[in-house]
Amino acid sequence: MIDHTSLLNSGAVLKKYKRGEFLFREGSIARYYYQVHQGEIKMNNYNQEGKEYIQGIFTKEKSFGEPPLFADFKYPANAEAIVDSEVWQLPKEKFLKFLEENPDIHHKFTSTLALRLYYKAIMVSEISTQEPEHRILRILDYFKKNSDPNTIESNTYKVELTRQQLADLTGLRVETVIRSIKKLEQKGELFIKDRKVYR
Amino acid sequence: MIDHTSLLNSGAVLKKYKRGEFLFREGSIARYYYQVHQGEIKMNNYNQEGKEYIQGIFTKEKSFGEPPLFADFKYPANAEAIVDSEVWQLPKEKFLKFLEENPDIHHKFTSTLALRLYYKAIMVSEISTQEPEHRILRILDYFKKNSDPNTIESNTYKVELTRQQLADLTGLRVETVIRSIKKLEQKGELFIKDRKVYR
DNA sequence: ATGGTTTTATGATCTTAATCATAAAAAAGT
DNA sequence: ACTTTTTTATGATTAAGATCATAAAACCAT
Repeated sequence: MIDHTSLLNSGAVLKKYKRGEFLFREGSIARYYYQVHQGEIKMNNYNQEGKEYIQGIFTKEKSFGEPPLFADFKYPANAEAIVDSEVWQLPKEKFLKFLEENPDIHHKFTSTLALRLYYKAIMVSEISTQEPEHRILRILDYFKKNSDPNTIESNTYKVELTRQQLADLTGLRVETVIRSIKKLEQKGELFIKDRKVYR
Repeated sequence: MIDHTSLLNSGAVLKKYKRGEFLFREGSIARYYYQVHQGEIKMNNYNQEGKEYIQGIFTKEKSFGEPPLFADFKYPANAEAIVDSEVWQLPKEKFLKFLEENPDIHHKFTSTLALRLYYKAIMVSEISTQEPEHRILRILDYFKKNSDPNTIESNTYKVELTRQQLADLTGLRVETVIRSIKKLEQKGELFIKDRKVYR
């Protein structure tokens, strides 16, 4: 989202996180702007029984956790490294100062927020009114749409998400996802090769 | 959100809608900024079987449906009048021009977006991992928090939502909401007087 | 006042996804 | 190479909330 030179000039530092490590926790105060440099970060919630809901997965150059920097509230979810990762960290004040000096980038962030709101509106409606197969297709199409176009061969997108991750993104259980995917394959909505899902 | 004088100066008009009338439909292109003047507007989705999900309810002076004005996508939900209402309507271009000329208000919209994202993140996680009673309390507390402080007597908030609306906001069925509310009353989490819920 | 609509209410039954149990294949770590 | 962990897989059972049916109370319109 913000180029490396600008990040460095503004005072950002590159932090390393091990797989499974938390960058911040639900309920804590937002002090930094974060942007993935290497690896994968997920934002998630756990309920009392430990069931996970994944709010989003962020890869190379994607920023996350900005909303509480724009308004006064605490993180609604955790940020956790899915794999060993490197993440740019820029203090809140410096981030906001940078945006003031770069209105064009400020606009980009506004439209990113709007787009994320769009995605959340769709997912919450899906989860509350649609059945498993429908929900799974939505997520697959969302990830397909947001994937690197170069990785899509002959209009076929290879899903790099595990069945468990699909479950945690759709509010389903892993067994339900496995069974639904099989049904979707029978219906011709996707296909499976070497256990990988293609859509 | 935007004061009446500014709205009029920018070229907004006041439109009337009857109860049940749609202001716009899911999938259509956003051409206007909307702000409630009188009445109540809900944004919602219907699935194939007609089951409704209410994304949000907007009252006096609240704006809605702005996200697609900031990025390039179509409405993810409908806007429908809950009661006879009057709504300010300002063409997209004039709205964006107004924001450019008023950076302070632009900031307000950004933080409104951020806050709405916060609410959606909480609701989607609730709906996918929490049980009925928990979800209902969340919604009640959200509406309590966003209610006019003058209407709260001795820290007790009177819920003006119907059981059906609570159901459509939480992805539950009306019977489940009715039964859950009764249980919550037994547990002392809320009380019912003349069929109205107080929290 | 009266008839129609909406809202709240409650019991009975059903259905779907969750849960539980178990295991094999694949991937990762030492 | 071998052990451990993760991921995918499948069958059996359960439970929670949805669905169905019905009705009374409250509200609204004329």
